[in-house]
Amino acid sequence: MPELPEVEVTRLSFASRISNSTVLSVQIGKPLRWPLGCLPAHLVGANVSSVRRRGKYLLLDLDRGLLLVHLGMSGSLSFTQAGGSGSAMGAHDHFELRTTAGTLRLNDPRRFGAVVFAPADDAPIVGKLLSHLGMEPLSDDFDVHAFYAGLKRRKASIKQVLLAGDVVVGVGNIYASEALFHAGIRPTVRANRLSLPRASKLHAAVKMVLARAVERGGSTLRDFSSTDGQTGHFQLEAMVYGRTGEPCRVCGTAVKNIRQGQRSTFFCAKCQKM
DNA sequence: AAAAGCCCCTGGATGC
DNA sequence: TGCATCCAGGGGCTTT
Repeated sequence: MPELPEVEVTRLSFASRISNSTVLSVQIGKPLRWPLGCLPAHLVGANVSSVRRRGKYLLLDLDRGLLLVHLGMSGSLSFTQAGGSGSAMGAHDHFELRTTAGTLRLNDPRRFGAVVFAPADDAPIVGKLLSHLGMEPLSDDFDVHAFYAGLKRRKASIKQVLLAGDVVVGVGNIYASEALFHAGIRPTVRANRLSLPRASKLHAAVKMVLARAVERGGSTLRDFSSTDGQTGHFQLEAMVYGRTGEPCRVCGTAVKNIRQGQRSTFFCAKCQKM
């Protein structure tokens, strides 16, 4: 599901609403990818000051620590303003944070997502989950020369290096194919074979595609929506993702679909020659 | 150190 | 209608 744009759209949809609230109660459903890391009751009374994002993680700043939320493949959050009646936890609701401002709830059928509490920003669990992450593509630290240097160190295919997240974060399966299309780069090229000009074109394409996707509210393939229920629309303007056999929007050649590391990759063999 | 494969889990689409 | 198979926005862990 959620790549950087969806996570960012989710963040924007509730960050200001939950800020400066106090946790009233916490409910847990079935186990997620990792255990919460504290008793649910430990979060009660905590003040939520802000919501940040690092890669595909949402970071809720609490006065007593940090709550990391990852949406995995099928997760989505909802936020219901305080004062409503409040519904019971559904079969796929696995975490709920009821605060003075409203209720944040994680729905995640596949349960690849996670909610993890860390007592401090430098807690071991934070390091374990975040320390290996690469540059933030929409921030100033996404330097083109650092990007090029990162690619130089890797012999794997450029598509898989983008997905791996240790050079640049947030680019998942949809946006990797899309960015490579916009840069005119074949997904199978080894990362270290890209010249500086081509790496630089990809650098720009990654930024452009992700920023555009945020503007469009992300991509809703099946069930993504932000915390206020809004679905995304970027999938409607995808150039190659999910378009196997359909004509390339630029040259008309049928879009190809190949497998790379057990994931689908889409590209136009004519627009992305090498 | 880096790459490749496996696995976690549920549900929708497709084919017989 | 039922059942088997494949596929899906991620990513950590184990094995090469």
